Amino acid sequence: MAKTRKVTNPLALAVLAWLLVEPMHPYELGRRLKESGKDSAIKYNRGSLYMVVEQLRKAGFVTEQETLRDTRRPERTVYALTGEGREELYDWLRELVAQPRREYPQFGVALSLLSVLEPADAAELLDRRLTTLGEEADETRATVRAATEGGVAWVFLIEEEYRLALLEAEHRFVTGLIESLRQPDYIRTWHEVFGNRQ
Amino acid sequence: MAKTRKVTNPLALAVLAWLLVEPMHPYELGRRLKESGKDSAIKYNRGSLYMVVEQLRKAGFVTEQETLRDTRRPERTVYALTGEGREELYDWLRELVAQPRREYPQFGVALSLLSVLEPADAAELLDRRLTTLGEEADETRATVRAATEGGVAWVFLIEEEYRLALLEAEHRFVTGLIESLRQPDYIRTWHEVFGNRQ
DNA sequence: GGGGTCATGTAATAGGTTACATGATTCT
DNA sequence: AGAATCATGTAACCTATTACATGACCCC
Repeated sequence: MAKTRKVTNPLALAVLAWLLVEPMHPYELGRRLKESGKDSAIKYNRGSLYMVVEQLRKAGFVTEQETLRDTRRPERTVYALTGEGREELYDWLRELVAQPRREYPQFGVALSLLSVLEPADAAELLDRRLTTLGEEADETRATVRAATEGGVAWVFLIEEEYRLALLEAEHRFVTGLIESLRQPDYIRTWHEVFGNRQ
Repeated sequence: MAKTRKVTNPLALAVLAWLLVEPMHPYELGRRLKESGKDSAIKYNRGSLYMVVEQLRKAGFVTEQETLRDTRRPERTVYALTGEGREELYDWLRELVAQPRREYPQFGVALSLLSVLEPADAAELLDRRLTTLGEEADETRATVRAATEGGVAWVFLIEEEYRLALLEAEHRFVTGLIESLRQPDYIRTWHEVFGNRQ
């Protein structure tokens, strides 16, 4: 089901969603994405934006509506959502909500190779991570608070709440992990088995 | 600091780590990655493997050690870790452990656009997600249990424990979210504001 | 009125995935 | 012996990121 999508970059989903509101040109899409803060959940960069818009056009999900050649600014092409684009938006979004996709977080990679590091070293590095995780959680809470006080409804902030939940979970996990790495048993065994390699 | 790395694909980190054990050819690397189950934490596919090995060679982190032309099998090139490769392995791994990187999970994208969906629909889709999340958590627990009973040390399973911690956190988060979506207040407001679009 | 930076887009390059190819082994 | 599968690698094709280009506006 996911395999049959003609465009897979998540940025394209955001484009479809914004075009649901009204037709606009790519640069404007990018501007709104940043202004609304959604670029913290969606990896955004201008080059990719023009690319996905072109992909969406080829796939028939958007159409060129008009090209403004108002002499003052570079020529801008305005795109509009098509019927198929609307369908794709709902279908894709509903799939993403209902079905967890397997992800490969970088920290998972690091953990899967953690036995390479000397236990004391690993524990100290994880301590540093804890500090940063705490700071990021604080920043996220501050963002949410500021937005809420500015009148933004909670539904437009759930991705931040989600991020916070993950940060907190990771914090707890790392705290426990550090403790395990400091068990004398593990330290001794590690030096017996891998010590020669360091 | 991360920007200066010559190779960035995490698969390359795993390659460096395995070559620390002994020199081997790419196919063998792939086989061990799968056998050890580390391919659940690291996105692995054969094409990418040959690509990153070549990148590592160009960067001077590995060298061609010999080419076996034992007539029975396709020609295989054995690669060995260089001094620089060893340095890079430790440096990269330590960075990954100590510093959280910003990630863009697909579910975050979906959440950032959740207001597009009708509340009742969204809640029902999230219910389905809960079921799958529970199943995945169960599978992960089973994997860990089986491996532990088979004598695998906990340190080789931490990435699974991490995955489990994230799955559980997401489960709790989604449970709460469903409740919020079912508040009459939200349902009414949504229909007032977005109802015309559906 | 020249130096930054905003607005907008295109082109060049690098990265990653899928598809293809081919000899060896094993199975029935 | 032919079919299926394993072992191994290369090539073609997409995707994504970076770098480049260019006119307008803004500020002392």
